[in-house]
Amino acid sequence: MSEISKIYDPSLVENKWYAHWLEHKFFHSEPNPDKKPYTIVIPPPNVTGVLHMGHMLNNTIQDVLIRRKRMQGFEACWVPGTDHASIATEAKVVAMLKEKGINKKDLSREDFLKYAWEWKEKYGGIILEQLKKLGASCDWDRTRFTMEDSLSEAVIDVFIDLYNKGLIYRGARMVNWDPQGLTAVSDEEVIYKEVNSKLYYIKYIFSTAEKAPQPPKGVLLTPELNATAPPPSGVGGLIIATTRPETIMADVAICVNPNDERYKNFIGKKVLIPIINKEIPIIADDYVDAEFGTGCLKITPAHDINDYTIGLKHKLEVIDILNPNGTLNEKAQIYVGEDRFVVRKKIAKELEEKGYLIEAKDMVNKVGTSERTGAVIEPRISTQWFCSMKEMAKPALENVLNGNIKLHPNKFINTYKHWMENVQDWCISRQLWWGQQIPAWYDEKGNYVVAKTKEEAIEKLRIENGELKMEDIKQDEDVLDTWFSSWLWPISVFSSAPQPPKGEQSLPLNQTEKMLQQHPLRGLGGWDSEDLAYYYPTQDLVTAPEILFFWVARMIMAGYEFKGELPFSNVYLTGIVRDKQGRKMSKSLGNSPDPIELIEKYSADGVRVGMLYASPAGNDLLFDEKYCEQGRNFANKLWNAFRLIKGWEIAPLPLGEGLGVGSDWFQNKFNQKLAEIEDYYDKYRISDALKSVYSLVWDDFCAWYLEMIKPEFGKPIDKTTYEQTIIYFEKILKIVHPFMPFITEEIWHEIAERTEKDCIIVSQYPQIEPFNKEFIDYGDKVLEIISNIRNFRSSKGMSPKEALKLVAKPIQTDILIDYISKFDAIIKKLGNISEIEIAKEALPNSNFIVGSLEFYIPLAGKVDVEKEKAEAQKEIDYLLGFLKSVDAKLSNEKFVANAKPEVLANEQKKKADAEAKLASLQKILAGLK
RNA sequence: GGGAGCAUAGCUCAGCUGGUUCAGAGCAUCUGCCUUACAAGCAGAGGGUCCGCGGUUCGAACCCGUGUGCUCCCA
Repeated sequence: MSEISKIYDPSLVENKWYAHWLEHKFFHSEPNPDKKPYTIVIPPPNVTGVLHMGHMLNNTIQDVLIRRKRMQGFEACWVPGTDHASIATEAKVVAMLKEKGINKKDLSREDFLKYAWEWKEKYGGIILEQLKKLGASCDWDRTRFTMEDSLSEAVIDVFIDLYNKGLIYRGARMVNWDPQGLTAVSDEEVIYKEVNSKLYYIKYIFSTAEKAPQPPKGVLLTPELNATAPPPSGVGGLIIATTRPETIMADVAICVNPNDERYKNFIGKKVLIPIINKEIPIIADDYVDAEFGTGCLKITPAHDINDYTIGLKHKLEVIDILNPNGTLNEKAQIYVGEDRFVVRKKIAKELEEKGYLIEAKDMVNKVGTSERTGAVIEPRISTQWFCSMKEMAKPALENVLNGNIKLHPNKFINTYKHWMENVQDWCISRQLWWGQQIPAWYDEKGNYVVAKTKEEAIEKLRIENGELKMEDIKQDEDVLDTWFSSWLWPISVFSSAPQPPKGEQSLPLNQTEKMLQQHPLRGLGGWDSEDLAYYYPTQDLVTAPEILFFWVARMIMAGYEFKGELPFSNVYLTGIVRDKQGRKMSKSLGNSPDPIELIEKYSADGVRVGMLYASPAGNDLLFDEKYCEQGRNFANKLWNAFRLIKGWEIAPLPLGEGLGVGSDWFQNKFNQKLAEIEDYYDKYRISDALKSVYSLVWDDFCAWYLEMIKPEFGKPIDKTTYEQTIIYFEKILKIVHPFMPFITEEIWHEIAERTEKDCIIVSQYPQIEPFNKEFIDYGDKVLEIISNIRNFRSSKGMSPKEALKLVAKPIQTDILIDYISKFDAIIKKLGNISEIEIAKEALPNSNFIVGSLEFYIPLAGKVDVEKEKAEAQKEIDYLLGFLKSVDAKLSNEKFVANAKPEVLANEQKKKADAEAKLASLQKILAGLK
């Protein structure tokens, strides 16, 4: 035995088995009509990403699910891959070029993409390599990337299809503009932050063309509204409150609430914008909150989403005074070319100097910032492509509400429903180069068509203009939102379009064009591959609640829109990994451990167990390295069970006396626990399943079963018990395997002679067999007796080596007495009991009670009478109190009338048991005098 | 401002349809053990106003109302 280390060393094991699994293609899946498919598509991590704790959790769960199903005989397929992450990747490439002294502006699109592909080949997908360290059993042969040819083709086809259906349109819309990234970002990519700012009160004087109007009689304006303050001296005006004085040049109206008595008489009159003296009307709209600020709202449609809406309603002009980079343009007339925040300070000063600024109050408001660049978002009117969501949202909502697609935990249905009922159209264009270029083509006049190729486009455009030449048309500069690729993921990863040969992905060609050269027009019909037919719909999706709408909802929409079917049946939403203090783990806080270092320290098995142990279903996970330590310890426990069993010498002995009952007990216990574990899996309570596995291994198998059957040191074990133990141990290893793939594979090969292909990863998962609940329950009571014996010894300060005699006496009829004789040898062995006597007479004393039996351990002399009396009295007091509460129930007419019969019967039994125990204890107490 | 969720042991959480001697698990803490598989271990122990208040009920950790505190989503 001594040649096996006392401490399990994962470093020698993990890489070895991962390579072995790969070599034998155990992760690889092909459509197999004899098996049911079980499919998971990975939430594609960003190509620029590195593994963080969230990925660890998420991918551990996926691996647990896929490994179990593989062992259960499903054709298990876990498809890995990455997405191209337009904004993040382009930002990285731009930064990389900058370091080389290259400015993106100086590059052609083609050259830029060449650099981008080079970057992707070199650095992209590190995360997939890291997943291998975790033990992820992905089918790496199926690794996909959202910008590879066939997936890009799917994106373009879908765009064209939706355009033809009228679900994609081009429109001027208010978008969230990132002035640093120079792109529009979606609502979900805007993070609102509280900032300290100022609310500026600015006076707009009445136009000279107007006679200053007066409020109705009896209505008093606030003093400052009396507009007497010079300069411009003596001129009346209205005072507005704004946080953005730099946008006043873009104002097109002043708006008041029509019910606001103070301003009723002003509606329809005109005022002048300070400094530039432009005349604008005073209009009325319910939107205005009379309580906020002064009750007068300046309307700046180009720079505020609400103002934009009001502008549309009142058919007001839109004046955009900002350049894409956030500086003022010539429409502003003043401060042209200066940044908006610089202008804010300068204009406030100028307004003050000229007497227009009445007051500047400090306030806290929320400002949108870009998730990607951190820049303050500018609401901006721009021409973008939109995807209409309302129709697609209908089946996506319906099929979640009716349970065709289940969310785990289902509390997320509320959020989902809320989103889907208030769904907004999706802005799908991004002002970037890295991504699928929008297949829209423009002639010189700005007419456009949507077409898959330039040739097709020119044909369409020539219907209007027969003279058009190839060089006269231009493709839309923008690319599609990355989610517009990801939403097709469960479909597109199974498309049959050929993948480019390895190493060719870095071709410097425009990807869309290159793709089109290679493939004939295939349309959506390209999605009829054998793989797609077999694997789609997939079964389970595991992802973070943060992208429930971004990604999950859209995949569901795409599933119904393009396949007429759901993309997956279950969505498991993991918690967010936080640190001990509950803060979300992030790079900027530096509170996240390096997952790879954790794996090196605690083993992949240990970290996997640690992550799952700490992650209750649907709750966030407060990560602590302690959990990984617990996982590592668990691996060591399993290892030592292996050492023990491996070390036994087998002899052709008869079955150990009475020990067969231990085997029966474990057999039953195992099946009961397995049923519990499987039930947890069915409910997607993975953490609870692990906890049951943990206690099955540690408590039931190691602490009880192995101790029951363990031969005395140096003695051999009988063959039957040994063989049975190996069967149990192998079953246990299989159940542990999804959680701890490496150590279980290692022991699997060490515990018995096996061929290279006979691996636990492809072994058959245990089936639940019937179990005898009575046997388990009474067996557990026997274990309770043993615990009581140990406790007795411990409380008396006696050594476990000192053998004791045990006397049992039934208080009432209890079949536990039969189990005591069945487990006789086990009680003697684990309790170190020399003799068990069933007393007929009343006991001289009682040391503990289990079930309806009382137990006495006679000690030669040395009984602390006072202590025994106190203990007996304590027990009597408790029973009296207990009896009182039971009697209260039973003497309550309403209880007797209303309670279910089994509840009533139970109460009566409780009463009878308690009374008998009480009588016995009182007798003992009397005897102690 | 609108919506959702949570509150149980020092920590993280179970606790199903209200009723089992029902207040539980793991970790942490404490006590005793280097007992030949495992000190990364073994044998034990202590620890709770089930957030407060009110109600429904024969009976409430569980159902209803309300207050407080925290979290998330939307505006």
